[in-house]
Amino acid sequence: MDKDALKKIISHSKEYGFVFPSSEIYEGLNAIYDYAHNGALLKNNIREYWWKSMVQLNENIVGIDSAIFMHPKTWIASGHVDAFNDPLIDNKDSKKRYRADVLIEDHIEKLNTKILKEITKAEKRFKENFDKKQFIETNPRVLEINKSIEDVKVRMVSAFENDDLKAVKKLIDDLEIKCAVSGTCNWTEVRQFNLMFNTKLGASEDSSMDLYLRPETAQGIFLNYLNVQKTSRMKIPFGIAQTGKAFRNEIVARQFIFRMREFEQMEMQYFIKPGTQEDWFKKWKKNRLDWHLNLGIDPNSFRYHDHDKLAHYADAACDIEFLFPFGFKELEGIHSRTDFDLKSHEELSGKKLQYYDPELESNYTPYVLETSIGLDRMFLAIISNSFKAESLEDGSSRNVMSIPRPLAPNKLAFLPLLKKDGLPEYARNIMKEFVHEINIVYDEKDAIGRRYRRQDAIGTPYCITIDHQTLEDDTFTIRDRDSMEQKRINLLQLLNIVDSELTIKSLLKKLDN
RNA sequence: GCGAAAGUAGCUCAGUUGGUAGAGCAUCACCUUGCCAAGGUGGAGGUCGCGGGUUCAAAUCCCGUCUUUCGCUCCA
Repeated sequence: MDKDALKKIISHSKEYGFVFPSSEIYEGLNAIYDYAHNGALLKNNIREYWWKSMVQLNENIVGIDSAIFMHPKTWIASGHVDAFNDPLIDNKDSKKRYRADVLIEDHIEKLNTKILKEITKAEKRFKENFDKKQFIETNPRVLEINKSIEDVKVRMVSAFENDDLKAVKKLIDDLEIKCAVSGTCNWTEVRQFNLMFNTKLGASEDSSMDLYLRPETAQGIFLNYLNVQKTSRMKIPFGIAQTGKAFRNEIVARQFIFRMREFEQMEMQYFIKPGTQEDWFKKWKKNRLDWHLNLGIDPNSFRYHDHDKLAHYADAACDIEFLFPFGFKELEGIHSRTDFDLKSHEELSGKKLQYYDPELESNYTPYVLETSIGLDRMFLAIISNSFKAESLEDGSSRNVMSIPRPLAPNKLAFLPLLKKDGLPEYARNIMKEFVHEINIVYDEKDAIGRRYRRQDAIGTPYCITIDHQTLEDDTFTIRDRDSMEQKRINLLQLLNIVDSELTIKSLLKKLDN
């Protein structure tokens, strides 16, 4: 694949109003992007396709829209607080990363070993006459080492209590702690890696509560699962679907919108009977890939990647990977999460989150099967797959976005051949037939060929050209984005094309078959 | 985070040994043409990513910083 492919996609995205760098007039923000008009339309269409596939096509999947702010205990139960709160330091030569506190503790451990050696040596020398306590209290070398251990401990505790990472670094420098791999003291600064963004609930300092912006939407589903189950009268197996923003303070956030600090997830948690997770895992793996393939994208652009190393909450995990311009990368995850989350929340909250199974006539904590897809990643997958710079036979070239038709930002462009003789008025008039159902555009500026190219660049599937013959027989030409072929049709035929090819509904119907 | 490269108009870029900026496309107005971009005339748009330094003078040299891409690493 073209090495500059991603660059081309980025500049095309900006030029044609799909994605802008955020806060550009203030030099931008690292790994934050805004969606412009065409981008927002495409993103909404992807979300709608996902949402309707889940909650409209499945009687036993219901939707929720939970808040971004959640009780801080949520993230203790989920494991996020423990897992992502370490002070880290890198050795520039070996490029190995260490936890700063562990480095210092290892150093203390080394000093303790030194003392032990002194003691062992002395023990051998003095044999029965050896008074260990007295030796420790009087031997100058041991006293010196002990004193430096105390110093290190005091400095370490004070540094960490005051969140003074510079002091931690200075301590590592002063102790001349070396990297076990490179053997050098060439360290970076110590950095606190907290995956979650902090904020405060409440305006006044003393009464405010520390909160996190949610790092995943899944927990909003777990916390609500029993309420949803009861109010929707759901029986296991059933699912809860949700789309929404999540926030992660990524260390390395890169590759355009692939890894952002603020991103949107589309997650569905499927609550099942313990022991059935393997079957459901297989079923959802297939379901989700079918959903992608239904868009007509080359199946070779997708592959499964089964995880060998599993996260703390999972007993099976698989990614659906997509061939991005920078290689196969995770697009969607399917995880068998067991009862880890619900059990954790039960323990921490003291509330029962069990389900009474009328068939078994007993209670149990359900197992959970999760499908989780990044909306922004899906967006990137679509545009990078759709963008083509074509060289035509006549020597000219065109940039075309062959976006799957029902997802295209605009479905039809209405182009009067001339901006006179009543052609614009005719175009405006038939546009009324479509404006309530789909996004359409109107363009009367410049030569007709140039207008076609403009629509190609933003992925409009069809251009409708109104000419003089239209005024006589109410037919117009329809020009196909991908083949560039034209034919004459009437309004009824056009309405039919819209209905069968250009709506999310048409996609969903294909999914049924 | 480390290393490399880059940042000049909306996009792609030029700018020679330092002398306060250009092109093509896009955009706007008017004219012309009328079914696959790049016809004519005119206009608008940039304190050259930001900050500092050297100099009589900095887009150009130096330092710092931010942002982006690529490779490695990390995370999942």
